[in-house]
Amino acid sequence: MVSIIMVFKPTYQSLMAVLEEQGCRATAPRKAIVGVLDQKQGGFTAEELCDDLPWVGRATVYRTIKLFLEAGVICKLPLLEGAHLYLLCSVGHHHHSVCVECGVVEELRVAAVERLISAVSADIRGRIVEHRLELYVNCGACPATED
Amino acid sequence: MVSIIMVFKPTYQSLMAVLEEQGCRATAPRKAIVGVLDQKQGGFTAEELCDDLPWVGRATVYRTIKLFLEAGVICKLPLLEGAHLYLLCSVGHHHHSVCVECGVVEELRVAAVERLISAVSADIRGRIVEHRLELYVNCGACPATED
DNA sequence: GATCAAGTGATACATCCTATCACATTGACG
DNA sequence: CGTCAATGTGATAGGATGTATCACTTGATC
Repeated sequence: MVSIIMVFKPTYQSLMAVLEEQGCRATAPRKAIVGVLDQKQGGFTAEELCDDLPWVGRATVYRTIKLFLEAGVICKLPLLEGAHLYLLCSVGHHHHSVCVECGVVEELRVAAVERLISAVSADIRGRIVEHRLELYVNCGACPATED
Repeated sequence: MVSIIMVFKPTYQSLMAVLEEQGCRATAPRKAIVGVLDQKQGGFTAEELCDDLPWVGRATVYRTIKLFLEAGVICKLPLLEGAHLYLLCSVGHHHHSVCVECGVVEELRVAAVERLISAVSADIRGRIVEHRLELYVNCGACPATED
């Protein structure tokens, strides 16, 4: 039996707190970006963010994304096509499932993956320092059908 | 217990055969590229290939890589840093381990992964159409130490 | 409000890859 | 072997995504 735990996404308040912890100022562009991120529950591209906030410079958008990436609050998820998505995520290790139709992403914690990794670890040369698992799914109930 | 099977890489002949199957001509640039690929057992970047064959245009290098990608003889492996590596690989589904120090890639077939995926499959909404697992390792015996 | 480091936007640039297009090559056919 | 159309090619421009630079602006602190 596999246990999957959905994890809650950070809120506006917690994101601003992350910035403060990093010793960053609460500037208007950052507040605006955090505001938009707070809405995006499914993942977003940098370009999307730029389009949503045309008055914020591209450089600032990328800088802010990078900030959150380094803080571990955002993940960079490679898609099958080679493009990639940014995702608000809880802190800690986890994996993702991505719907190949509608692009909806879910964050998973599958304990069995970690067990698998340790099992494999015993069989290969060297030490596993990191791993990545992504599931590409067809969620079946996606709005893509009525798009 | 986890079983890991190393899989053999395609040869010059089999790569040329792939081209023929696709209805492609055996041109000098393609033969040269296949010749270099035949040597590269560890994975390569497009830039590397361009450097190895300066008399072949970049466009042709990328076109040929794309050809083999579509034929399923080459995989595109995203690295931790965001860059990515191309790899000759056997046809069929498999995973990779990448040494984060020396970049050496090994192709793995881990039956347990497939079992894990089917177990997870039962627990999530929708159908899993594809999955990706990569292990980032420190192989311990890599030439990076004596580089 | 004055100060000044932190942050910003415009812009140029880097990287990796694709599109375009005039020209070259291949290989099938005679 | 020579012809010829389709395929393939290289140079170059351009797209997508992200980073570096730098003069200017802003926020937090006094």
